[in-house]
Amino acid sequence: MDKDTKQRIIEAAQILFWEKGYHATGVAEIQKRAEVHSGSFYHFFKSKEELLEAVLEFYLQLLYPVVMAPSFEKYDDPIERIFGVLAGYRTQLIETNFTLGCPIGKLASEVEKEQVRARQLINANFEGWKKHIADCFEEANIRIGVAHNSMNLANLTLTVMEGSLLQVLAEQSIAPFDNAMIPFREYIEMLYKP
Amino acid sequence: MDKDTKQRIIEAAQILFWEKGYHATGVAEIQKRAEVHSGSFYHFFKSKEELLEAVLEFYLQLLYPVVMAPSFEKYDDPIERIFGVLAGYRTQLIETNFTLGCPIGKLASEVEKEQVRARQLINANFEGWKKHIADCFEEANIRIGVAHNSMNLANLTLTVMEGSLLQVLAEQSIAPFDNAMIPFREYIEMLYKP
DNA sequence: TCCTAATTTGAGTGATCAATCAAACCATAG
DNA sequence: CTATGGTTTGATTGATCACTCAAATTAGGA
Repeated sequence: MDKDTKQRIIEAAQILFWEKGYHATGVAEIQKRAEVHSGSFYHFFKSKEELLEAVLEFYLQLLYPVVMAPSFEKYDDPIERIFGVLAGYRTQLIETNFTLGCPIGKLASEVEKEQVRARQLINANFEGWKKHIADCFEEANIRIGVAHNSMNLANLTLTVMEGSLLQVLAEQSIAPFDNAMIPFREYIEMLYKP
Repeated sequence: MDKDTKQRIIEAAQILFWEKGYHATGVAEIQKRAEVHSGSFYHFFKSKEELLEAVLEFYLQLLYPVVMAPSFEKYDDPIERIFGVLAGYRTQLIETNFTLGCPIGKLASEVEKEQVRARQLINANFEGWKKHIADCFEEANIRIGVAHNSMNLANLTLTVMEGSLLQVLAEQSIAPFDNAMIPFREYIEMLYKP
């Protein structure tokens, strides 16, 4: 067997939740994709919600190596690193013909108040993302010799990214992303390239 | 009867889709809230999806009078009008204890590619929203005597708004909204209050 | 008044939902 | 070898899903 059954289920759910969302994905569909029968599924997860939590924990593991590392290795300049991360989402959208945006954002819009643990994990993902981006702004502060609020800027960066992806997926066009990026980039460069 | 049966169904669906989303809301639940039986429901709407489209058309009607007008009547300054609209969403979040964000954004994240008409209507709502905000930036351009790209700025405004709401609902705290607003407002004031 | 068409009633359709369960299977330890 | 416990099979559960339909009711025009 190439992978643990449990991990196979997690990765099947990961892609299906990403493509179609949590509610629109049936447990039977996950089982089929993971090549697992019902009893085996419920041997590892006591509910669909518990699987969702496992998926979100897995995303937390992937945050740095998959989302951040490619850009951080490519660029040294911290501001370029940030825009490199954003460019990664852009590439993903183009390559999948506007199907795959931010998996965490997708799940965030579907998770209800009562799903406490899932919401905590979504926040942990967002906070982790913002922390890495804030570190970039902080490093840029040091290099340029300024003192902008790195956490607020990281918060704005995530906000712009999530807001853009929402519109891109709705419009099935990259324009909202690019058009939002123009003034956003202008603002950031105004702060860091004086 | 206080209202048309059809309109009663639309308004029941409107609030339920807003609170719980499209997939999480059952047709039976809509019927119950609208005090309508199943046959009556399907007399007016041939499917749940057709109802969704009617709801989105209704939102298009409400866009100016409900979303824009309150702020436009309160303020004369076009930039204040924009932040007044954003403040409206903020108030809504606070008053509903972080349950009701942007109904269009909520639906946008759930509608699939195949639901062509629904997606068109979501885009029409977004485009209408951006047009009103772009008009404000355009008016500000004239008053201040500058020539910033009003459509790109309106696009960024919607982006920041939608991205903020996503985080607010996930975190169940107004902080992401306020923290994103700080640098966003700083940027806009940098452009228009020289 | 009667006719017609729009509307409403409410039981009922099959499909799919998440979840359960006993039995079988298999790997490992003693 | 046997015993044990983790794992898998796959049929099956009741609930809920969106949706249908014939019959009853209502409303409006001739």
